Amino acid sequence: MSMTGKQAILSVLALVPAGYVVSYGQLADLAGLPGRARLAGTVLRRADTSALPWHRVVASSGHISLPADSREAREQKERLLTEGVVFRGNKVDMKQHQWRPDLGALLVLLDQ
DNA sequence: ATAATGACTATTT
DNA sequence: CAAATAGCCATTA
Repeated sequence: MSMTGKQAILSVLALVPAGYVVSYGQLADLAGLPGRARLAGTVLRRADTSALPWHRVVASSGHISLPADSREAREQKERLLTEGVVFRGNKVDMKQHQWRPDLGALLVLLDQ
């Protein structure tokens, strides 16, 4: 029985460390679903992410993709700031904080 | 089966 | 740098 895209995405999300972020497209890529950024967004919107670091996912530009000025968007920024993530204006400094996992190690972690 | 929708993105204005 | 544009593709209607 094979893993669903949703499961793969949530599995990778669980591994994103504090102080780092991933983009939706990157999350899909790492989950073995290239070109499916929108699926990553859909999964995050629908799934129960209460036990996961959902706030570590932002647009590739560094922008927070939740509705501007929504309660969720504010909470995301607050959580990131608490973890030491630096913003330049309203965007995460991706240069500094985008997660770049060792792909080999990631494969081992997921293949179980 | 078809069409609209969206926590997307790279490119072009 | 902001805004529009054109691809994108699973999910929903």
